[in-house]
This record gives sequence, C-alpha cells and structure tokens, in this order.
Amino acid sequence: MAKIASTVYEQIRTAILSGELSNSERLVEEDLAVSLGISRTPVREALRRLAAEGLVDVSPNRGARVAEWDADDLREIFDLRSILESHACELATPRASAAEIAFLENICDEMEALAKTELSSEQRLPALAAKNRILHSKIIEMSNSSRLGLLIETLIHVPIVMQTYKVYSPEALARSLRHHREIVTAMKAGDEVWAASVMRAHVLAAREEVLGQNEAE
Amino acid sequence: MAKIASTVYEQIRTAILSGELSNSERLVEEDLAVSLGISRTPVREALRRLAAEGLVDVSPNRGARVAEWDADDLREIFDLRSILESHACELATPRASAAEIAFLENICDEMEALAKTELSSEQRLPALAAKNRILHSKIIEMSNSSRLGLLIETLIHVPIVMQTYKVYSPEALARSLRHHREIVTAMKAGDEVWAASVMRAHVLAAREEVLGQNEAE
DNA sequence: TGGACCATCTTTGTATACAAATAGAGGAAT
DNA sequence: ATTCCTCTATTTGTATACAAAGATGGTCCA
Repeated sequence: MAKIASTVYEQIRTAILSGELSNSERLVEEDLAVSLGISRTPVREALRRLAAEGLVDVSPNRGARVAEWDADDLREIFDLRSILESHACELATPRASAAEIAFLENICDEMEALAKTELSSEQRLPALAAKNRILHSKIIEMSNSSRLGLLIETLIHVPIVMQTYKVYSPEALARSLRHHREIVTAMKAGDEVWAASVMRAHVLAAREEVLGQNEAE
Repeated sequence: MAKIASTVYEQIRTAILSGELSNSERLVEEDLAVSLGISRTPVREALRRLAAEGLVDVSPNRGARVAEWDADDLREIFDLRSILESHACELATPRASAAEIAFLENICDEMEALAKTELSSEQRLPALAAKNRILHSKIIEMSNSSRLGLLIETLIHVPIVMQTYKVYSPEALARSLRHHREIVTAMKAGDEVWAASVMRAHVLAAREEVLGQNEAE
C-alpha cells in the first residue's frame, strides 16, 4: 500500500500485538501523527485498517481505542481456530510433498531440542513460540486455501493469542510438542482424519491452558 | 462511522454485490467523488474499507478495482462456508429456544409455500433468496458467536454467492428446501450432530449447483 | 454539597492543495 | 512494422485547512 500509511500501520499493529499499547488505550490521530512526524492522513488510514482487522475499535466522532478481549472472546477465538486449523490439516494432508513433511519434521526436532536445553524460560519460550508459529503457518499454507489463511490470521492476531506459549506450564509445553509430532506423523501417513483430529485437540488444549492462566490473574 | 464515508461505502458495496459494477472495473477516486458530489477523502476511506473486506483490490499507487472471483475462489468460499455454518448449527442447537425454533419453522413454511405458487421465476427467486438469507443468518445469530458471524459474512459477500438461488434448477431448489426443513427438525430434536451434518451437505450441494452453472457459461 | 447548564477546548470528519508515481500517447531508432 | 524511449496527463499519496461533533471544566442555582 501507501508508503507512509503502511509503515505506520505496521508500527501501531506491532505495538498492539506485543502488548505495549494494550488496556483500551485511546489512539488520537493528531498525537500519533506528530509523534511520528507525519500528517493525520496516513495515520487515519492505518487506524481504519486496524479497525477492519479488529485490533482497534472506532466509534463515530469519538476516535479509536485499542480493542480489548475478555475470556469469552478467547473462548470464541480458540474454538474457531480449532475448527479452521483442523480443516487446514485435512486439506493439507493429501497435498503434502515429501519435502514439506520433512520441513515439518525438522521443526518438531528443533522444538524438542530447544525444550531440552538449559536456557532460561525467557530465552526458550520466545524461540519456541516462533517455531510454533512457523509450523502452524506452514500447515495452513500447505492447505492451499488463501482465504482459510486469512480467516485464521484475523483470529490469531490478538495479543494474548500471540503470546500463548508464555503462559504454558512445562507439562502443557511437553504435550504441545507431542501433539505437533503426532500431527506430522499423521500427515506423513496420509491420514487426514487423524491429523485433523489431533490438530483440533491441540488448539483446544491451548485454549484451556490460556483460559486457566487468564482466570488465575 | 463517519456520515458521508459510510454512505458512500454502502453505495459502492451494494453496487458491487448486485453485480452492476463487476468485471474488475476500475474505481477512480476522483470520478466517484465528483459523481457523488463529495471530496475524495470519504471515497478513499470507503474504498479502503471495501478492500479490507475483499470486495475490491487495491495496488499501491495504482488504485482500486472491483475484485474478481473464479471457480477456485467459489470452491474455497463454499468449502469454508460449509465448515463454518455447520459449526454454527452445532453451537446453536443446544442454545435454541422454542421461539427461535418456531421462527425457523415459520421460514421453512413460507419458503415451501412460495415455491408452490404460480409466480414467475423472476418474482419467486428473489423472495426465496431473501428468506434463505434470513434463515441462515438466524442460525448464525443463534450460535452466539459474533466472530463466527463476521467470518461467514466476509465469505458470503461475493456477488455470485449472493445470487445463488438465481442459478438453481427446480430440483436443486426443492432439495434446498428439504435440507432447511431437516436442519430445523434436527435442531428442534436437540441433535446438533445431525443438524451440523445436514448443514454441511446443504452448503456443499449449493457449491455444486453454482459451480456447475458457472462452468456452463 | 450536588447537579445541571454553558462556554471552551479538543478531536474527529471532510475539503482542498500539492507532491509523487504511474499510465499512455507519440515519436525516433532499428 | 516493432520496440523502446520520453514527455505529458492522470491518478494516487500526503499535507494542510476548516467545519462539526464531543469532551471538559467551571459556574450558578437549588
């Protein structure tokens, strides 16, 4: 898109997803514009775009605020993710090439290796979360349905969802890795029903983990 | 949203969905603005919003065109609809009140009555299509998942999908009505698996009908 | 003290002006 | 005739200006 507008879009978006702008903070066009040294026009465009994605709420004549998510939102999001990512597995399995399966297996190997290292949680979890995202994205990409990918993207681009691994217990993490391995095994075997089922369970397990953690706060 | 911007958004949107703006027509901001007697600013905002919904494609510095959909897009759309609307049935069934079931049964009655009248296709089909949309929307609303509703909305707001009934053969129409009746019966019985299964079949049948018609052209 | 009303100040919505980028027409060279 | 180039005309992207709608704060009255 536009040069400046998409840059500021990315900036605000990253700030929201990383959590540094959360708390239904007000986003005043003029303030953002001067702090970025640009005019209101591209800021406005970026905000409207973020609103369309659901990352900010805008009310007429009252401006934009960072969107908020409660436990019910999270339930909904993980519920839909479980349906859609499971469907992605189903579509991807019969199309998977040997190279793609090898790629997925490699990520599983790396994640298992990472989990065993003596690094602190602060170092390990972001690395694991990154690989987790790559694995999920790859499967979605393999499903060859661009719309499916877009739908899932709009769902998972929510701060808490993006930081899922940060709230995982060691047991939950171990289980997550076993799910991954089993999903890839099922895909390699060409068993799409198996793969889809485990993916469903995998995402629903993540939901329980996140919701439990969230209520504890 | 804004007064003018949302009005023009609705106008362009309706024009696209009704098909009067199809054919990947170019949408020049200035032209739209003068023809509506307003400035480019709200037009621009409307176009970006339509782009976010997928109804128009915009390229940097090159403007907006009405989006196009091919057979593969339709396959994808109906595939995802079948998954999501089926899930809506599953969620809606255990929550359905007697009044809601009665409402759905009433729509089934009306559609069956309409199908039997001697009106010409030109009069009958739009009326049936309208009631069909109400029935599907009601079930989605009953699922009580706002995000699910939004996802489905972004999928079905595509010209050809909106005009599905217009390409139905009499047999396909009859089958569609029987599906509806069976879905409602299953929901009334509290059998969410039954309801979801028929809904899945219902949407996939629509896909075949639309794709068959589309290839024939 | 509490609440309603008014003035003002802030912030959004729209219009206009200007800069940057692209598309298209026309001409020159092969 | 075809291809490539340049120049111009359109069109988009951004900045600024102004109008309209909300928020804010203070005063007056009970």
